[in-house]
Amino acid sequence: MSVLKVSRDSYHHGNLQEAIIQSAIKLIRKNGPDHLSMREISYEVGVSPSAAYHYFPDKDSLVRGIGQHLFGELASMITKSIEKFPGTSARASKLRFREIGRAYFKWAVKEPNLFRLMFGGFCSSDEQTSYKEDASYIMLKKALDDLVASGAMPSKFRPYGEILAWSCVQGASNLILEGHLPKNAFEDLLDGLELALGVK
Amino acid sequence: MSVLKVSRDSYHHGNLQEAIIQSAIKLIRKNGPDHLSMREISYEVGVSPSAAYHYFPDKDSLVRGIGQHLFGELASMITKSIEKFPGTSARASKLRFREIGRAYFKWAVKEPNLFRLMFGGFCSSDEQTSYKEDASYIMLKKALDDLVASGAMPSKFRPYGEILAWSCVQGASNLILEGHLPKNAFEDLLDGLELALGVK
DNA sequence: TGTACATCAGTGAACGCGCGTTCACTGATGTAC
DNA sequence: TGTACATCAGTGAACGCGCGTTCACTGATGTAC
Repeated sequence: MSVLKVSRDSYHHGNLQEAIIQSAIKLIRKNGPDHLSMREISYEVGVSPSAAYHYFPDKDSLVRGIGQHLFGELASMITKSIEKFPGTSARASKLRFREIGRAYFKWAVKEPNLFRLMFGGFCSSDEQTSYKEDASYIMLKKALDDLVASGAMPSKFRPYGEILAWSCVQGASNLILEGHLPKNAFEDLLDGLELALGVK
Repeated sequence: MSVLKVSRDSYHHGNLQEAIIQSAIKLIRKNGPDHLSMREISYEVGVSPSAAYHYFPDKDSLVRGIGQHLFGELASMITKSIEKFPGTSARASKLRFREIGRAYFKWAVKEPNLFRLMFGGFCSSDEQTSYKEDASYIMLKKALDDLVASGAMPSKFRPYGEILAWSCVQGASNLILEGHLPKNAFEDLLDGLELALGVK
């Protein structure tokens, strides 16, 4: 029996793989994506330093796995945030569109270190998986389709919708997070984006 | 006399502070902003590991110094790139505006690791210095003023010019760099931005 | 012009540390008979 | 129902490493007289 942080009632952990991922996320949240260490994870979970290697061949693949996991979390957070505005009206479409941006930014502000992991070059994007299959991207696409369908946005802007919206929101989140722009700039950005895209 | 990488003809180096910064930049370029080490810098410069501490109190302040240095480099790169399009015509204004975005992106692609250092949370932005005093920001502002003055952009978009343009370009650069968007998406982004801002 | 001396730049050995990963192992589990 | 045994999960000691930083030091420099 270990005297470490998390005690176990059996020799076998039960769900060590998941526990490692959760602990890793917790530590990244606290210490930043650099400064993650296999040893600290093991200690947190209450397991020997070598135990993790039954589930992950090395540190890099663990980090990559966490990256994927976090993209899923971000997507489900966005999903939840737009459920508040159902319907096909122009007004609902517009609210959903704006809410996607807000949810993205909220995530960044709430979890700066996780955001840095996802977009800071720590987990190189899987070559196989295209961004087009990413759940968040699909939601953005749908929101833009809805804007046009409901008459809330002129269709001439539609082809540039994804790249413009995603880039803007990503860039502003990043710049604000790192202190290059003030926090209140984000709503300005959304105002500007909607004005420029003719969303009304 | 040292047998290290860079030999010296005198006990005193002459310009060690600058040499340390240059070497650090070289190493960040090669290994990424995490993985920078004081010892490797010293070795590269051909100096003992402790020598650097005559110029920088610790590693963090060196990194912060490099951050500032790089923002200067980016700004001067942008300056140089827009010198090719002088004049007050709408056409020249538009070309300058677009060129600023291109230069920014080119920098990101050419120096991914330096870009990551600057915008990845490694050097927290100086609280004292406002983004409004940043040379790149001032150039962007000027470019937007010129767009309006030359009639190339409707003035109603002017208030959102900086935040929209900077966020877009930053976000797209970041996303492309980390493999979340394809490289050719950048020109699409600029097309979309200009279309949305009514730049013609 | 020559010398003493203060100042400064760089040395090199050492500190204590935490890291990723390997490896032979042992304790627990479940299945076949 | 009971036992032998294969399988699997986690151990713990060890590997070799590079790191940031300190500190008493020494070599070079330049200035005052």
